[in-house]
Amino acid sequence: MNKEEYQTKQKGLILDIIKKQKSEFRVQDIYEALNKKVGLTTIYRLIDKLVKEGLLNKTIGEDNITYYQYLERCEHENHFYLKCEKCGNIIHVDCDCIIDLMNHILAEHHFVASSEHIIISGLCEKCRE
Amino acid sequence: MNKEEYQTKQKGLILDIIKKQKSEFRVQDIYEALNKKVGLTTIYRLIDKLVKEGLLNKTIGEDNITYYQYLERCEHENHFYLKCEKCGNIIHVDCDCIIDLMNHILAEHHFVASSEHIIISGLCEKCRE
DNA sequence: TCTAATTTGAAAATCATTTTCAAATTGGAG
DNA sequence: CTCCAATTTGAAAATGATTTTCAAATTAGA
Repeated sequence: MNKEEYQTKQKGLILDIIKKQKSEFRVQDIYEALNKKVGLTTIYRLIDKLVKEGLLNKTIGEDNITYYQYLERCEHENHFYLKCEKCGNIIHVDCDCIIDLMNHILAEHHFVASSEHIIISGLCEKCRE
Repeated sequence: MNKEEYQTKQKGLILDIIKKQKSEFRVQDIYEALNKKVGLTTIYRLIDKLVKEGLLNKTIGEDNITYYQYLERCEHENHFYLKCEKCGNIIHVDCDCIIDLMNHILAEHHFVASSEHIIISGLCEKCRE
């Protein structure tokens, strides 16, 4: 009985909430979504574990806040996003253009672009006005 | 005499050290490279400014430490970079492919991609082996 | 039911980053 | 060169996110 992993109510609750997030989220978002019924320490612990396992992507925003994003919930092959610098919204783009670019990068620049995490910043249509 | 920028000894010293860094560096690295002759506050201030200007890339490592990397400016308009997830090196790509993509994104997805800050992660040729 | 290993979470500690503010510096005007 | 207002610096204090601690609660197998 060593190095086992125990299934707990808290782990289930946190994971459920994480999977419900529409886009990037903060630790605080999960804490509040759970009505503070689960301790912050526990949330940090599970999130760190999920990041290490590759289920969560961790980034630091331009606002200096740490954001996480659940990776396996997307059924698309490519994960190409446009992130508006003004409203913060993240638009998922399902288009061959990014595959073409990845192929070009591989052929011409000898670089394997990770399809998991291509985010281009800019201004969305609404915020451009 | 409003909103001027004053040239100071400290700004020059910090920028010189930053340009000398071979790859990713921490705030602490700059502080120590300067023999603590410039206050940490001042280093934080300039680095934040450089990040906002797009001259530095800011990332959070797997060790949860914040790393920065100097992005060489070229005379071209586009600043397209490939960042190796393994060795952390950032490669500047001077190629029309990114302009083509930006035009496509504007025409088809109605999004103005910021030319200042396009970084795609992946694996460089060396680390691919 | 019993028990050992694991997990939880409140509180305290840590530590990177930011804020504060008085003193020093900068650079243009006279 | 001197003066002066705006800007910058940096030590110290504050902030705030994340980690550590550890006793109590929970889990899961025997």
